[in-house]
Amino acid sequence: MMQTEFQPAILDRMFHALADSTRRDLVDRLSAGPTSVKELAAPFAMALPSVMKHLAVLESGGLVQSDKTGRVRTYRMTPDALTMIERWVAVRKAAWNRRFDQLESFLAEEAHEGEQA
Amino acid sequence: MMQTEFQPAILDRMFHALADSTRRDLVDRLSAGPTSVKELAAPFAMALPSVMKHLAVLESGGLVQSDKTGRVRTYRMTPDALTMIERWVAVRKAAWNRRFDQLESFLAEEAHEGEQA
DNA sequence: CTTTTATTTTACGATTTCGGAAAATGCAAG
DNA sequence: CTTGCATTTTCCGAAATCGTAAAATAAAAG
Repeated sequence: MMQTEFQPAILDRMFHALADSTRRDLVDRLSAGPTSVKELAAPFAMALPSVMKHLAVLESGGLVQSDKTGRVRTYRMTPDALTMIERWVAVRKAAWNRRFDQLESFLAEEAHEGEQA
Repeated sequence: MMQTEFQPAILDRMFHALADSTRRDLVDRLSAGPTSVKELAAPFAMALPSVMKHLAVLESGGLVQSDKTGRVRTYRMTPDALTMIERWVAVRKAAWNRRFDQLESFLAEEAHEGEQA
């Protein structure tokens, strides 16, 4: 039980977090090292509170983390956050290739039967 | 110019397509081979038109393709669709590791200066 | 203690998403 | 040519997104 639609929320939020170029840009920025909210917001045309919302989305997707010291909050990448997506993709590509292998052996068998007929 | 926010629409739609467990389930189903709309919809609790919308989202994200023969439309995976995401992730993980290497050599240099001081 | 500065909260629209019901198309059979 | 089946279209409503402005906090500095 609970295989689907229980933990999926995590992958949902993770993929959703990456489905926006502003947020992907933030990830790029953070891949270079921890950064404060103000610094993160500076390059963007949008208002700072808007950037904060994007950061919140990234954080709820587990892609980034943050901590506050004094009045400045610093964001950083979550170490192996992207590994979960990497694996999800790998499993599907494997399934795809498996299907290809099956097709291959099926055709091989067809050819074999053709010889005998 | 146009580095960001031009082609991004593709990644936006691709990630967005995967940010839903129903759609990820559809991808799993299609990874096993081409399937008609009716067959794809059967396992789900939701109405068929709703599943069709999900398929449309997957298709607009380039993850699946379809063609119609007679009155039945068959969906199939787009061959290397997931490769784009795989690469996006790989680049970010590489950036992350690069940062780590830099930190490493920085600390090494610090230690070296410490010896001379 | 008053003034910055950095972040956060609140309240709002415009738009998109997600799911559904019901009617409409279009091809296939009988 | 009437019926049945697969898909598609249209219209709806609830909820979530995305971005904004303006006010509220809260720590730092003068």
